[in-house]
Amino acid sequence: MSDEMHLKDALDTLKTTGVRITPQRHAILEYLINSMIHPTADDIYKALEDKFPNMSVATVYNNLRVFREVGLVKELTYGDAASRFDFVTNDHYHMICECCGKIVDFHYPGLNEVEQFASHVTGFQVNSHRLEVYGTCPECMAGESKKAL
Amino acid sequence: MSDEMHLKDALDTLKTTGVRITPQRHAILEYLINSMIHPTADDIYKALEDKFPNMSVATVYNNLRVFREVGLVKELTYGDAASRFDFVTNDHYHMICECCGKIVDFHYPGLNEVEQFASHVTGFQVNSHRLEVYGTCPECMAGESKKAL
DNA sequence: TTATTAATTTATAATTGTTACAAATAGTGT
DNA sequence: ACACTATTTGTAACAATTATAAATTAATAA
Repeated sequence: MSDEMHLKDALDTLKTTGVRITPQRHAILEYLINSMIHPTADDIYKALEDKFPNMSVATVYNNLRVFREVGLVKELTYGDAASRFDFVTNDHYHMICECCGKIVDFHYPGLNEVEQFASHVTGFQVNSHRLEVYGTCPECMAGESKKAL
Repeated sequence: MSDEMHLKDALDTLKTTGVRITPQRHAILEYLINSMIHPTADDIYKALEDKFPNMSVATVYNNLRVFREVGLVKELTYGDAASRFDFVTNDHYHMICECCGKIVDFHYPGLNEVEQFASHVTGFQVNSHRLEVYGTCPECMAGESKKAL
């Protein structure tokens, strides 16, 4: 699906859930959809400060919360490091470089069995799960080997 | 394996890695091993303030970092909420209640295939992975149903 | 045991991501 | 155009964590 389609769908979702479409929201969504870097709130703030010199950081946070509540955006939390935000398209997991922080998406079929298993074992009602794989990206591995010389 | 054994092993690990065993470190480790609640740094700080009225919060954080670096402890990070610390015994995953925050351990065999798969697909060198399942615990479900009446 | 030395603790200040708040602004329906 | 409510903005507050420097202490060897 194209980015324009995603944006259109997202705006439709907002409309049907009764969330006003402001220029700031439009821009934040657009940036999120086009961005491949899983940006932080601050990334977004900085990226849009040319277009919206007066926009407040609070606006970015507010709207990311709204988008999350409506289900358009997922928040990836990392301790006291800044959260990263991911426009929800299809289900995927994240491969994270421990060296440079890069996040790469990958698809992996059917981990629903884990949810079922966990539910059975713990007695919880299961809603969702989160899987992340940590390692070193090819670029950083190259860098490391250079350092070793 | 018994808790006393875990503590002994942990102290041995510290000794062999050249980390000094201070009373504070001993107490923090002991508390971590006995605790079932995956405590925050503040939980630990509060739990030990009777025994160590002068201990600083920084000490707790410092030592949790040391333990993490030596591999005795895992840090579970959750956005701007406080990190929780988990004494490393055998591998397990966490089932987290979105209602009350309770964390329950469960075992699930072989997710190494995911690591292999991710490595193959992304080209990363894989070190580890993190899986968490989110839902509602039985107690909260009971509470919710009561509320609904 | 004691003296030495480097690691550790402590107290406090600073930092950072995020949220709360109140006032100003801008859409929306009448 | 008017009134009403959602939204934005700017700022202050907050909480978890870390940095810093001075005081203390554990491990080691004489």
